[in-house]
Amino acid sequence: MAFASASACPHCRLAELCLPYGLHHEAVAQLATAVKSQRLLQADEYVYRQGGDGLYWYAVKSGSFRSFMADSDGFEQTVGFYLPGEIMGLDALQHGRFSCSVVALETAAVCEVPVARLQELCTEIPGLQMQMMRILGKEIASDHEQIVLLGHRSAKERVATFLLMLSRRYGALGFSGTAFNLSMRRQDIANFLGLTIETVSRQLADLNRQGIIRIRQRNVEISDLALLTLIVESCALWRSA
Amino acid sequence: MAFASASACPHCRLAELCLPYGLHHEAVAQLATAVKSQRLLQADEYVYRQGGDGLYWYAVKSGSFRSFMADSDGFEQTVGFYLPGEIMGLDALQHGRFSCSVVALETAAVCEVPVARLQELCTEIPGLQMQMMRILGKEIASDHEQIVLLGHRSAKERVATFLLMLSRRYGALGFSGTAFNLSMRRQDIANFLGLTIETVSRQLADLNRQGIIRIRQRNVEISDLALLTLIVESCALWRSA
DNA sequence: CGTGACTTTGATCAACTTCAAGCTACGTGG
DNA sequence: CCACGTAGCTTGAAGTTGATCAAAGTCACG
Repeated sequence: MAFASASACPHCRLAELCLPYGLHHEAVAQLATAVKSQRLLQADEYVYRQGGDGLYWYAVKSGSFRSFMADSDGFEQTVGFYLPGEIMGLDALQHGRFSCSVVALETAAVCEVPVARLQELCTEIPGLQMQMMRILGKEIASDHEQIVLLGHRSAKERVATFLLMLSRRYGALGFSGTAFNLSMRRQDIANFLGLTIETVSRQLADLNRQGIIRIRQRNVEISDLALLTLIVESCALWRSA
Repeated sequence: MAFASASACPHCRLAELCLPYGLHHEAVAQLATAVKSQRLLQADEYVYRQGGDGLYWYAVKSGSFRSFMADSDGFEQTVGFYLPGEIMGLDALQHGRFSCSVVALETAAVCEVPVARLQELCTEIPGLQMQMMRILGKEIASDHEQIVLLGHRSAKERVATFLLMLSRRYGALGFSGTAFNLSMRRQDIANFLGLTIETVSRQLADLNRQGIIRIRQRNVEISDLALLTLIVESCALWRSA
């Protein structure tokens, strides 16, 4: 009966995209009892820090986030962005300490779920274990995509892929897949894609000039989704003309 | 009593590095019953193929492997290498289909474990679930490292990091961390590091010339581990002179 | 000894970075 | 309300790194 607020899992509009996906009604209610609390965050506020105890998973309730690793010389690499319904904190599973830091890109909210409690619940809720594995599998799959992107793609392909990735994810959330606002700075995008801000800016300007997208500051509109997809798939044809 | 061969988990010299790590003696015996079979592979033989049913996890018993993804235009990206004690097949957890292919780099052997059976055993073997999560966490952590590598590092740093990574992993297996044979071709290394074979070859030649390593074909000897580590940590100082 | 796969080395070239300057949006205080 | 300051973004020119192209060298194996 605890946490029977309108925002708890059974009534959460993100349930089908989040941890409860595929679980029975009662199971979802049971899962909801594990959610310790919700937490509101301002832009630039940390959800957790690299090296901290990985005791919780964090489900994105609203807003968006950036995860990044700092290496020995203090240089940061953005590892991923998180949108509502996605789970953060999986990177602590190996040793119990977060290997990334995560900050909010805008005003946002997360649901904190103790990992230990989730693991206990696995024995009680059929399908939960499967679901946790699926979430981990999704993280692995998206990391692999990122590796392919960074390994072999030109600047133009990287930027196009980035826009398509956001388009797909916003679409899955029920938002427009062709018009949205970027919650991250150019610096974050560049860093994520292994490029410099200047290169990102130029590639976006090119796509704009070609009429494939319309971009003004952080506002993006994809005018020709098919063409954008083509850029990703057939590299050589689209060298900046 | 099934599979009570000398190579089954309780007697396997890799147990402490593999799935059984941290489990009680009886638990290991129980786990061993889940191992469907061992499979021997020749060089270039596939363990599994991208798109195939992800019904098994594969523990590397001996030899080494390369996993790679082919994208829409048929281009391959090497995602990782696997050494004894490591688990392959985790990339199928999301949708039940492998997102990578894995081939043996040399004569090798794997233990096949049905994922479904593993999940059942989680309720019976305390700690197994935790261990599976830890293995997934390790995969995520290593993918993140790879993302950092591909995102920001110069050719020299990438090659140095690659050598150090192998050194660490061979060391953990009880082999020499300073002298080993590369089981992969230059092409595989280059592809993994997001470089060309020529660049890899030149960087290795440079390191050789500087006396930091001694390399002849696939035989590597790391003469100055500290210096190699320094290259990775303080990039700018070591531009090829 | 010869063939083919793999690797090394050299010369040239292009993509992306770096450096530098100007622009836009936005918030704050006079 | 506007001027000013700052953070973020764009654009241009020059510089480097690593890619590409080309050729020769090495090794394994029949």
